[in-house]
Amino acid sequence: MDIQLKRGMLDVCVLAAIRGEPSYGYKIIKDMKPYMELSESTLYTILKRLEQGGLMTTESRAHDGRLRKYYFITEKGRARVNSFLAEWQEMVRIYRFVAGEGDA
Amino acid sequence: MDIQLKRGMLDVCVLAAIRGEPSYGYKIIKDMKPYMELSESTLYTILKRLEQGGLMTTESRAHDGRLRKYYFITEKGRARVNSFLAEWQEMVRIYRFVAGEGDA
DNA sequence: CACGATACTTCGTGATATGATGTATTACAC
DNA sequence: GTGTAATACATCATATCACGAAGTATCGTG
Repeated sequence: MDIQLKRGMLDVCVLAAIRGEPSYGYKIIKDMKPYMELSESTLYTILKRLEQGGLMTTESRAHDGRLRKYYFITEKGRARVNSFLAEWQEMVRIYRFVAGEGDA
Repeated sequence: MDIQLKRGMLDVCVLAAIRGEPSYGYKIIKDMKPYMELSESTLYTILKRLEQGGLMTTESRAHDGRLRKYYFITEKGRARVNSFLAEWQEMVRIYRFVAGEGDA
């Protein structure tokens, strides 16, 4: 899918992936795969950005001798998802314009 | 509205604005205003990109002693709009994931 | 004649997605 | 027991792109 189109969805998609229960990088990629493909470098860049912005917190836990970095969504993160859902209505209006359906 | 969210719509929105009849920069901004705000620098950057990509052609016409640069959509431009409309279905699927509506 | 609207252009900047590359462990097949 | 794929995370360089700022020039109106 078109990169530009993806951009606005990436952050909220990652937030949605950890909304139910905390998750970690590798799993997030697999969970999102049916909806959107993204590379590891992309994901970890996003995770860092969201953490720095206070939309997530992290906690490293041992698992099979390896460290897994778990990401937890914050209230700010949930608010971000909600404002996306609100903005989606605007997106639909724009879509209708492009589709030639006018305002209706 | 969120800049990242806008990104994927900008190009096709401009194409949609000249789809019916050829138009020029200043008018495109005014026509798009109800749907999406964009500055002159942004628009002209987009117009140049779309022209260089063969999605539009241009023709300068005199109007009241001033030159107006009219933009015409090409077949490639129309194809770009159509592929956006197809990709929108994917966007809706992602939206539903974020909205917590699952696959349905 | 001053000022706002019309009309287009260029430059610099900051944000960002991604490929390439690297490190380290576990699980499994041969 | 060795190679190979899967798991798991991190960093860097690069290219794309929206946008503010600033500039140029004409027209209409008070």
